[in-house]
Amino acid sequence: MRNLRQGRSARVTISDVGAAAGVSASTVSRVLNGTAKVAPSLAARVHDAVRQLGYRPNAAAQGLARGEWGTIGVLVPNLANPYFPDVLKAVSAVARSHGRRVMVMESDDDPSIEHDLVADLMRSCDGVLLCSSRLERSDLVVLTARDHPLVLLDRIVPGIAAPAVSADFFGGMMLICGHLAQLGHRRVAYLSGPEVSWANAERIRALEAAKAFGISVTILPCGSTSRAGYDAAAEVAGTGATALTTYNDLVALGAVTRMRELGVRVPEDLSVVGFDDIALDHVAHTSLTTVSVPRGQLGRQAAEMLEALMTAGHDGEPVYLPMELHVRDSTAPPHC
Amino acid sequence: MRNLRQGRSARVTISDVGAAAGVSASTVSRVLNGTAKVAPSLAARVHDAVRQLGYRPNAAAQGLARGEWGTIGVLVPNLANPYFPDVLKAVSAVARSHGRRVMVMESDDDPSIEHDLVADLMRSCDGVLLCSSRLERSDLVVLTARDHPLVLLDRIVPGIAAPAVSADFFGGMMLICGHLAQLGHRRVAYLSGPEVSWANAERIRALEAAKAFGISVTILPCGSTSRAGYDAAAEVAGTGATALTTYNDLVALGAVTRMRELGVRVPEDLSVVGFDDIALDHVAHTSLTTVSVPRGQLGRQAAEMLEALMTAGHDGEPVYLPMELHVRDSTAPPHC
DNA sequence: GACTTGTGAGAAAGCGGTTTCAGATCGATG
DNA sequence: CATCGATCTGAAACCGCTTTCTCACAAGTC
Repeated sequence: MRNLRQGRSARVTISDVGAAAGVSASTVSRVLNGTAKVAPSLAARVHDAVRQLGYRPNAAAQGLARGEWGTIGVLVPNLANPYFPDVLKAVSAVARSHGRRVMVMESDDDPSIEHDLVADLMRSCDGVLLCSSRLERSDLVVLTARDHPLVLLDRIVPGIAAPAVSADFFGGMMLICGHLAQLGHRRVAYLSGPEVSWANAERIRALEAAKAFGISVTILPCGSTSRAGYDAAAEVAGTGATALTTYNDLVALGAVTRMRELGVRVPEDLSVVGFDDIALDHVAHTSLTTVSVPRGQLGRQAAEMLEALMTAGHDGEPVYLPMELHVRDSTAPPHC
Repeated sequence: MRNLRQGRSARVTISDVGAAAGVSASTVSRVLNGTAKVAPSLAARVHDAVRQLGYRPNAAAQGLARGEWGTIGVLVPNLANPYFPDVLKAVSAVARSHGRRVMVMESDDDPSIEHDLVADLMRSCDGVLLCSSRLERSDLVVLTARDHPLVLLDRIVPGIAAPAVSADFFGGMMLICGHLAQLGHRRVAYLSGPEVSWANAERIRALEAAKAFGISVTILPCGSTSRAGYDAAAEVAGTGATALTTYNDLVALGAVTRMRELGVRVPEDLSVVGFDDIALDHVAHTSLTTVSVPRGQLGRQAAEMLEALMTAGHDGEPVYLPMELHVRDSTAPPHC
């Protein structure tokens, strides 16, 4: 009943090609994969047959026989954040250059399904790249214990046997604090990202270290979207802060919007700093002071690490990519 | 040499589970899939063994045996356009509800690799969803001839044997023209999207039909990104247009940015209209007049069409989803 | 001319599951 | 008590491809 869509019956297999070309299936395989020398005349016959029959190898069968899928999987929390497309493009490029496809999955910011998604990816990919995941450490331990090639991107977990590449969030936030301190800010608020996020914890760690600059910080729960920034911004007034730092640019932009509505001028009344430097070229209302990491390089490096892990089992130290400060129009010395 | 990563050797198979539970592999399969009644005691033993050994079925083997992958593939031109994440979320939700994973691929706006990407997806997915593709018609004919379940999203091609769902771009642009005409605009410029894009052609078709409203249109080549809009916007002045329509919101926002820099006020000196209503909540500098289609519904409907196609082979008429006009702050009557 | 070598191609054995088919067990029935 | 039927389980075939193993044949040596 199922598969009546002629599907199975009409599907042309490698034996069909062999029959048509008057050779065995093995020979067809050899020709197609170039794994052994075959007489040029046979090869030509095979290629003709392939063309005529429109043969396309079955990926599952190949995967099964070869023991690999030719695919890497990437899990991202949210495709709507412009951060990830940039990373993905780089990852895809690397993967393609190694003859692999990329399978992208999104958890829609829901850590509770991430475990399953990763498990799924592991079942059908040669390796997986986990982006900025909010998975609990315990889940991560379980997953890495499967000893399936896995690379963490933008998350570094001590004691986890998986290579990792990350932007140096701590360093990035330190740059921001240094900038603010230099401008003369003393009281700073932080619109915090997702609670369980390591990336967020790193930022907070830096904010605490920034006490050395004479800065005191108030942390306000927020989130990772512009909507969250917009909503949480109203709380900032109560803190007496002269500068606002945020989990990312989206949050910052949302906050600026709200501030405007509240009659708070940026940067005159309040300096606002973003994070990530997502390219909203010519779209965003504000030219944000922010920090950036080369996302292309980040993705590329992670993908290459994964590739190395899959082929050689090489497994190096976590890599931190330095962030860079971009001073633009949303920060200024505190007035009064 | 390869696979020394204990990989193959250590991988636990269904027979291992059977051995551990003291039953045959067939029984394990039946227990796991619930395809037949098995004695509860055996079932329990099997489940225990699965847990203890950490067994996970091999996706390729299942795919091969069952004749299906449990996966649908989606090709989008560019993940950086916020339009697609919205669609993807809906598609994922539908797919998950049918027990399928979603594999996303991006062509990075390069039509020349789309053919290969689709072919790849077909080899490893039960069905594929082609979003707003710029594939040439001839490529599309070849691909659909493979009679592999395929649904077109945001592209309708007469004579192609593939179901399709699309926003009614023609109708959307008509709404825009009606709005502009009503405001009193007579000369309109259009920042055109990708040349080969059907979606773009539909918009242009509507612009031409809008002559009936007494509107004359100048078409300027542009593209689909804010950067393109920014770059092309300078040309608008030469056309004498009092209103500017665009391929999408990103282009429109880019154009507005440029206009500001050129000292052209929006909407006083020039009305600008977007397309798509992408949710850049609290981020964009301008509240654009634009048209929208419910992207969630679009994705959902396409995914369900694909599902129907895969299971039943049902194959209906192309579906057009109506667009809606949102009049906001970027349009006004022409002055002078 | 018999004996290695070397080369190219076919047969067959997996890869790890699912599913058909046939057999075993057991209770119920005439 | 023998038979029938219903239920559950295992053996084996199969999904489509890769790869090893084996063999046939041709060329090269003494």
